Amino acid sequence: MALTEHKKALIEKIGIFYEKLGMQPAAGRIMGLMFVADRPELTFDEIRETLNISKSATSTALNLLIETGPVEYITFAGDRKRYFKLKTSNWRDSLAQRFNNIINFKSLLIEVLEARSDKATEFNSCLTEFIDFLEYLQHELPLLLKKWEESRK
Amino acid sequence: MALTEHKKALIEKIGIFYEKLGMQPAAGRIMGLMFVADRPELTFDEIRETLNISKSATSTALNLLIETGPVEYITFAGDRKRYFKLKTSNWRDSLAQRFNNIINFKSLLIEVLEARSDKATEFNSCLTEFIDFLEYLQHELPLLLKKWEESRK
DNA sequence: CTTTTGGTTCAAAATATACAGAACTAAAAT
DNA sequence: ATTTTAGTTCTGTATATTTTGAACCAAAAG
Repeated sequence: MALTEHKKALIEKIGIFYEKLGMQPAAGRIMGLMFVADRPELTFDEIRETLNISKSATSTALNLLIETGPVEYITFAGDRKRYFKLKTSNWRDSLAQRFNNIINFKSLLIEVLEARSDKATEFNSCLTEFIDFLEYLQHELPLLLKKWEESRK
Repeated sequence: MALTEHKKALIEKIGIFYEKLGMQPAAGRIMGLMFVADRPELTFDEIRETLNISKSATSTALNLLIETGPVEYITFAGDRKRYFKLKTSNWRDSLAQRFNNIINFKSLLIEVLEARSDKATEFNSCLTEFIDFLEYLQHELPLLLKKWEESRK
């Protein structure tokens, strides 16, 4: 696939973004490619060739992306190839997961608070405050999504 | 420092949480220790001995934690030691930073949208929708914190 | 002025991760 | 029946990360 320099650069930037989320570079670049590719469904070999990665790396990365959620594939009768595509519609879920990662720290903080002596009042009240806000977020974030959905009808 | 098995386990769990955020294991464990330690200020050697890490690893990790924000140290006149402690009060900032990481993806998505042909209508409208919600979040999240602050007065 | 304390810095070892290349497989095409 | 396609899986290697240990340093203590 022919890509402009600009798109290649975007792929790298998106790749780095996903690397920072703990993804391997190749998988991050695949995400990048899927975002910028004009056709939304790409074959194994298109991905491999465009990104210059080996078959094995392509295979491993695609399967990882499928397992962890952001990618799926579709097939067509009489065509053995898989057509890989972003589950773009999935952004609600992936966002929710990222927020949950943040909010889940709450349970560790609660364990901490239970395990701590209550000598360090200042510290403990800071902890309580933090836990409290995470609790609030846990409740309010889903409402925020609903409010947004409402607002755009 | 003598720690119960339970606290040791908590340190590891907190360590893993921070590892997932891209921190090195030793630094993550230091965070864990600082959360569970009864005394909120710990010396270099207390940290080193309790966690069984080398001086160099301790030094590097502590400096990293200081640079990136979550830790600070205080000193006392006539005492050469530094007393390292969590900037617990800092949770607002660190939360804000984590939310910004999520929201900043918006700028990449905007670049993507500009670079894309408008053939893939479905895909593009999904992108637009996502960008839109990130925009909404960017505006609403700070308000959520304010609302929470109000509610607890 | 020598030793101790509270670290820092550097080189090297240990470990973990990511990737390539080759061998393999099952289904389809020739 | 052989070849091609569309991958998968299994080493091995390259690379990056993390940690240690040892040397070093400046300030304070003896």
